[in-house]
Amino acid sequence: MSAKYGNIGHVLLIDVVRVSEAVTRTSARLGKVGHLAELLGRVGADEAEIAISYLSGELPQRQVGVGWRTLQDPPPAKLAATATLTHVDALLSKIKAVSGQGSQAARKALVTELFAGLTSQEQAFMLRLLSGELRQGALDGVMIEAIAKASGAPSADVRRALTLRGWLPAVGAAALTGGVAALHAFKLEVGRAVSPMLAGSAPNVAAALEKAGTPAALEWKLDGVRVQAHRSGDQVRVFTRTLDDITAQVPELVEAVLGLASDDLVLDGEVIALRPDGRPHPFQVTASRVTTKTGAPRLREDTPLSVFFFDALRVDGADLLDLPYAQRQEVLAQTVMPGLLTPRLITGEVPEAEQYFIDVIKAGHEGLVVKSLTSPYAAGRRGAGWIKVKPRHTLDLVVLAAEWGHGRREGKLSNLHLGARDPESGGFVMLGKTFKGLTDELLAWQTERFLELAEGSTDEWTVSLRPELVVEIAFDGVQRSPRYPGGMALRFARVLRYRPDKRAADADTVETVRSLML
DNA sequence: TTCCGACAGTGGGGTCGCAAT
DNA sequence: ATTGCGACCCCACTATCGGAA
Repeated sequence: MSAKYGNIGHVLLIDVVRVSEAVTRTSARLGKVGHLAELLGRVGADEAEIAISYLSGELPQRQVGVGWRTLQDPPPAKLAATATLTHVDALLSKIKAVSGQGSQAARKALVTELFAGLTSQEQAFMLRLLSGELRQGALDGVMIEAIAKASGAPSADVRRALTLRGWLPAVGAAALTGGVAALHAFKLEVGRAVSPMLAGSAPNVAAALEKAGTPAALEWKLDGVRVQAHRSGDQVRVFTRTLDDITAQVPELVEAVLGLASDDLVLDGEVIALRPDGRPHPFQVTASRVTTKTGAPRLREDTPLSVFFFDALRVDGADLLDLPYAQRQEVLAQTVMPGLLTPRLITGEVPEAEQYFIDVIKAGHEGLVVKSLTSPYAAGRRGAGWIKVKPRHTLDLVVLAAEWGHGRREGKLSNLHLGARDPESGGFVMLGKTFKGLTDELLAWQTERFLELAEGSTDEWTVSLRPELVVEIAFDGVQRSPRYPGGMALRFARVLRYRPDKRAADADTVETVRSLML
């Protein structure tokens, strides 16, 4: 199919841009799939990866070191759209190479060169693509269907290949040239990251058990960083959830894996910094350890990382992804010493499960992941076999300001600035922002109400309000903040409901918030 | 015909590395 | 030394579509 035209570089960027615009205009998913599949049916082999990549909102280069700031004031646009897909891709590779060597001036010059060769229509597309905000209503999920349609392969086969390969453009290009047979050729490869299985969520343990089916496994949810560890012989590589390589930052994990008897492994788990008493450090401490590259020795002494595995995808050359959870666990338990296993309990009894939840929270951890004993390791799809449960805190806070929204929230005041009451000063202390939990109806209501309370603008996007409106906020915890004046910020704040029955004087105080930060 | 699973969008706080100031 | 940008850790929630029931 790809060799239909037998030439190279015949697809123009403008072709891709036009399809993207058609996808944006079409609300029906099947319609979007149709537009995408039509283009995929006429791209050359060398262009398939680029087209699939762009039309699912990412770059083949992953990141090129160019963001919104570098993209301000682009050069004048061309009138004729002549840029080919392969030309644009080559320029982006050059930009990435230069970014790796320093010199922002050289990078800026190349970005200018790229944009000077584009029409304003193409510039607008590239701007959104490079800033990661394509917003055409199609990402991997829709693209999988489009690849299936264009190649004639079942979408389940495309999805399966994506799980094993971890990168959709490569999978799509293979499907377009080699069809189903090419998709079946993708195998789990030690040293190359697999798309990790993700968890859905439930409000409580009972609901999670109902979703997962009973009995189910209740695993501790540790507040660390997800890791996928590969070992082939004495070579170990470690990947994050987004498949970035962090091998160099986690020597403890590398040593732990090298200490295992099997030398052909792919394991799934979590790294976390624990205190000497075994309780977890705040998430920031683990995150800092995992992203710090230099000065590792001292850091390692001060804040060692622990690893806890919870799944085995491959052991001793055997691929385990299709086995039910219970069988993968058996293999894992035989492969890894007990100290490296994520603590868990198997039960179908709600009261026992609820007590276990209370215990894990008491131990300082984040919650539980409830897992079906029968589900295979299915990447990408959230909510199938794994369900996370976390406790929820709430506070009544005062809305101090609001920011104008973007996209479908344009023209609506969307993002709330939240404050706790400070009895000492008689004022309010900002604890963070949230835009989550708002229905369209609530969004419309609050925009109207906020404009009544407006008392000026601090900047172009922000409207400051008379501090009168009380809103009930749910959040996961209070963390130390270098940004906000009170030194505290809410983690994962979201709106539950407005409290018209309460006045600002009834809102929760900074002291209450501080008592939650332990 | 109704229900519900999967997806995309809309942004949140914190941290590091790096280049420029 | 500090600042700003880019990238990436962690992420919750609602609206919508379309297949399942």
